[in-house]
Amino acid sequence: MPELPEIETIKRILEPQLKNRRIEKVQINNEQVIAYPDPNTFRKELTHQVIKGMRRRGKYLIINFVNNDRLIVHLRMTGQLLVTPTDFKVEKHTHLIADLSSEKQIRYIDVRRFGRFWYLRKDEADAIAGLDKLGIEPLSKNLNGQYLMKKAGKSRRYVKTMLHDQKIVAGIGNIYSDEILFKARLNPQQRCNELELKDWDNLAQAIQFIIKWGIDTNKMTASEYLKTEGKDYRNIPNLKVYGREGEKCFHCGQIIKRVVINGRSSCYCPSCQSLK
DNA sequence: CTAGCTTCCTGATAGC
DNA sequence: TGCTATCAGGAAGCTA
Repeated sequence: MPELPEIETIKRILEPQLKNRRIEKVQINNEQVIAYPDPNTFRKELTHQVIKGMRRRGKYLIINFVNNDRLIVHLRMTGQLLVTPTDFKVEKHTHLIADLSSEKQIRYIDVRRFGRFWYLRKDEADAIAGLDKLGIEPLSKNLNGQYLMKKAGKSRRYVKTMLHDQKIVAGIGNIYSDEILFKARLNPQQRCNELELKDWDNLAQAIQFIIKWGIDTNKMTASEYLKTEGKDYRNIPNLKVYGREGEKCFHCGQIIKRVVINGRSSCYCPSCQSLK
């Protein structure tokens, strides 16, 4: 559920709390969330690392250490990464706790356990975590109509599905893809090979607008984030089409429709987003 | 190679 | 009330 704007929000909230902190102890409650290396090595390597900084790439969070090793996290559907006081209530689905210098802890909570951690030493490749496969960042200046057309212009897949392809543009999920298509006035079931360069230009601009908007409207403080335990950082109240089936389009008043595209529910305005 | 389907999981909710 | 079915949707892995 967290998509790029939410991950960016989490990064901005957590980085100041983690910077220069040392990991004193690592407790793994559920080995399933450790993707690489084996849990025992993971725990040993992570213990005593000093955090240099944090960054985001697509929907991944990357914690960099002073020795240039790094910890990579993907929250997938329901992962919550928190920095808590040591005495903070331990949630049922807490799979990892790392004690920090300063009476604080990093906690990983994940109801559905789809999220994953990778610990990579400085000589180990990003490819282990799949980071090498990611396409460009949506806010990169390299994102334009030409780029999208080159990557997907000959494909018959639905434009909605293409937006979810992390190899093309990294960080878009099911919520923001609906919002992007509404902004671009494109039907989610439009085939990529039916679009012209001007449509691709339009879509590229919509991606940048919506992702920027998502980051801007997602602002919250560290204490708000902790209070909601990282569950409520979604933009739901501000969304224009996602989850609004049966309600009126804010633009034209038509009733918002919902279709299932490759197993993903997609809301759109049939009038504003008619097929070409 | 591409594109679509299945799988991993639990909790919330709908329907009977 | 309590049971079962359905849905949520990121991305790897599989299939045609």
